[in-house]
Amino acid sequence: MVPYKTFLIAGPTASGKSGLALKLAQQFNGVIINTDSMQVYRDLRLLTARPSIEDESKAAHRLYGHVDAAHVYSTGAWLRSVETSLPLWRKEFETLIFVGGTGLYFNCLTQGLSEIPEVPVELRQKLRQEMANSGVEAIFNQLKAEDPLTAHSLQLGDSQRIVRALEVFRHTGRSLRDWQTIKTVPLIDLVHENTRALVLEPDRELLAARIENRFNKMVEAGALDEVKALVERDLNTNLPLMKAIGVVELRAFLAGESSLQAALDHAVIATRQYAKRQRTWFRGQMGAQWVRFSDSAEAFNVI
RNA sequence: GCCCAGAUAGCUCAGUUGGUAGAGCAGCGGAUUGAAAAUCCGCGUGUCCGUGGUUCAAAUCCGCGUCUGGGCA
Repeated sequence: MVPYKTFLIAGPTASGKSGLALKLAQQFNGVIINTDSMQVYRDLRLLTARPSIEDESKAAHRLYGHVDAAHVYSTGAWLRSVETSLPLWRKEFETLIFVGGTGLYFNCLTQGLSEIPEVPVELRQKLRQEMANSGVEAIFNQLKAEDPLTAHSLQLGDSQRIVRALEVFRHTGRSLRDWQTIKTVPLIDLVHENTRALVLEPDRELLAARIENRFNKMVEAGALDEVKALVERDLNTNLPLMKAIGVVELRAFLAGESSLQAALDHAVIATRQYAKRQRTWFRGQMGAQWVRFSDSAEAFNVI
């Protein structure tokens, strides 16, 4: 068995990625690099299914829980962190293991990202405030006038992409689509002989059962306390971590607005829907270099 | 045992004066370039409980039966 230099492990939530990553890390002297947009945050270890302290002690883990919930992290920030640390990791470890469920992060890792100048926070906030006040359509109309190219490719309801496009145009004077034609050089070469990319895709029903089971365990283990502590910080509800699955649902229960059973049911449904979106991404965005496995044990044996 | 109310999509329910049915949720498919666990776009998946009748035509009206609530005994 040849020790590969780089593993990429993608898969829907609750598919057993972290366990597989840990086994690989232990076997190949590897470092596990978080490729999940929610596990970067410090505050909700249980609810975001971050590796436990015990698991973290078994192998090196990077980019987990290093961001405070009050911050808005981003794809670009993640990619820059990887870029900065990569030489060091390569010196220190024999194997890199990227693992997570955020398809976009894998895409920019293996295909590059456009180097768009960072938009000042003031401008970002100003436009978002404006959208909150006067509605998406008003913002969309401005985008149509200033950057018709990008506006043409967006739907009226897609508020998030609409403000993003407008802020980029306002800040740089160039169309977002224009920027996106140029990409950085990918940090990881998928076709390299020492790279192994795989997607875990368990049977749908099986995954649904695992999701339900895992969420119940999260709550038994103290997810309610995590959410309570987070809610008490009284942060802006638009922050990314405040939108993590389970926060809204458990918060409703804590506030006496729903029963525990209803909160659990809704959170499990939301998780299932998320897993579906992930499957769609992996199906449509990840090409032939990605090998698919229905379970982690099978994947480990083949590797 | 009698009386009343129900029975329509996976679930909760709409359904006009009779013209073979539609909402929400769930589900399914898709998009995805600095908030991506986000943000969007698309798609009804049906022995209308069964059976007999009235009618050109029944989810709808009538009879009988079955089941489920509720009430009275």
